[in-house]
Amino acid sequence: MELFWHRRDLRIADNVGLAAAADRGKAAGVFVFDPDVLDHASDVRVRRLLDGLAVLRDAYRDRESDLLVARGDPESVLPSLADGLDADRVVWNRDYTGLARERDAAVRRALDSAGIAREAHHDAVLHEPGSIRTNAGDPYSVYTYYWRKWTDRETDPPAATPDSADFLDAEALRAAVGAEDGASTDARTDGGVAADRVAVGDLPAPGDLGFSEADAEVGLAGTEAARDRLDAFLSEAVFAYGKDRDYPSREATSRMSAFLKYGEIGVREAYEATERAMETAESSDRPEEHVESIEEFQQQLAWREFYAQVLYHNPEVVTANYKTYEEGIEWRDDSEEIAAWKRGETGYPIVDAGMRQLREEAFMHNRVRMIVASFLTKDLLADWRHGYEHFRERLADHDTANDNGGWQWAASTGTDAQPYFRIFNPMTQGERYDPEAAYIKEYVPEMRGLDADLIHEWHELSTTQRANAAPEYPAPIVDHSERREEALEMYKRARGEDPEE
DNA sequence: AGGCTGTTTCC
DNA sequence: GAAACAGCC
Repeated sequence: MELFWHRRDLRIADNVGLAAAADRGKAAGVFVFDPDVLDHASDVRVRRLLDGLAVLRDAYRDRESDLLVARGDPESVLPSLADGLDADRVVWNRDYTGLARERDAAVRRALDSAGIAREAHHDAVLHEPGSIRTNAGDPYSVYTYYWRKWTDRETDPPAATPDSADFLDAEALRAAVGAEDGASTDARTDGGVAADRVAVGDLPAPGDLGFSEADAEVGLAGTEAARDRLDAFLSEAVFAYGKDRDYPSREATSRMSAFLKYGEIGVREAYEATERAMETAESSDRPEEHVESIEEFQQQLAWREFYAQVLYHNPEVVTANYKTYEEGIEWRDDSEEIAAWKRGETGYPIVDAGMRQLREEAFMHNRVRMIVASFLTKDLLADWRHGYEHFRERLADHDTANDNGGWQWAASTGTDAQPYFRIFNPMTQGERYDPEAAYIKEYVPEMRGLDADLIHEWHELSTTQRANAAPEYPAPIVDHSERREEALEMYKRARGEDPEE
């Protein structure tokens, strides 16, 4: 039999490694709660992970098998589990972040010295890091060129979905790992998975892992929810995606990010669905912009893979600037301003709406992510790492490569051919992308009774006007045009130029 | 995946 | 006087 190690691929369908394992013999699936990974987790992401694992576990149960749940260092858990199961091989799908690669190297060494075969598969992206390069053989650092090659390339079809016959049944799993029969999963109160044993289908509660219950709604988890969401999106909303995606109140985006982050849907399956939608649009009387709209959505999948390969080739950017400045950037890093940003109390309505959406829903619309990131780095002149850390804490869909790429882009330290243009005007952005202030009013209740015009002019109202309009909502904590000038000077100094010139 | 400023154009 | 545009950072 073969032991398949689930990591960021909480699904049975379109799972390349699992399909390969099941193709050769009976497979068993395991998830390992790794203390080194949990060190970087948060309440909302543990909640979201456990939700995804519960659905995965049920998918195994539907196939008369179950999900093995272990806790400990994978390099010690996996060899002993593989030995206990008498597994022929341990199989997994590659993960491209630096931490994951170090962990996987340690697991490879441990399995090799235990004499257990292992196999890693290309699954998480359509086009693996390293496979798309410039004609000179270098990795791409400019998205537009990367996209051209990405979209021209042939893609693999979805991997086969194993069925009951492909899995070791639940009884055999219990016998092999010595778990007591009928171990209950949901009503368990005795501390969850013990460190010294492997449970069969028995998932811990957040408290068992050292986390608190999430204070945000994390959204639905699992393959079926992902497919429902994608089908609904591709059947109608995607045709307006190009036109509407930047307007946060229109809910025009796919909301697939968390499903993709946890691998509850395979990227081949998702991409194939977009290709089918494209064919349908072309063969019906859809206008040209509807077809182009689908391609714009495909571009989002390409951005995900672009940043995955940036991180793969530059693992140090998790903590270091991608673009180095001669003199280094002297961030202002005012802790009270950063705290106001996190609370959603900056006095810039679109910024505060986004930060409050993040707190309530563990999600933020992507246009607003860019606005709040520009505000933190260019208006508060705070180091992007403060923002990245906060997103990592609060976003259910947090993905190291995507979030790091996005933050460094916003901070002018990332992969951007024109980094010095990226200072957003938070009022202009609010006016342009939330003209009716519908998004703002949804998340900033203090402003619900106000005219949109008044909301977009908040920064230039008098104290009296503000007190009359929305007494509970703060005045702007900084002056955008002053801070804009300061930001330009800060970057000039960082480049070693005289800010007076 | 922009914004600012000065200038021209259009009511 | 607003809106569109160009040039520039």
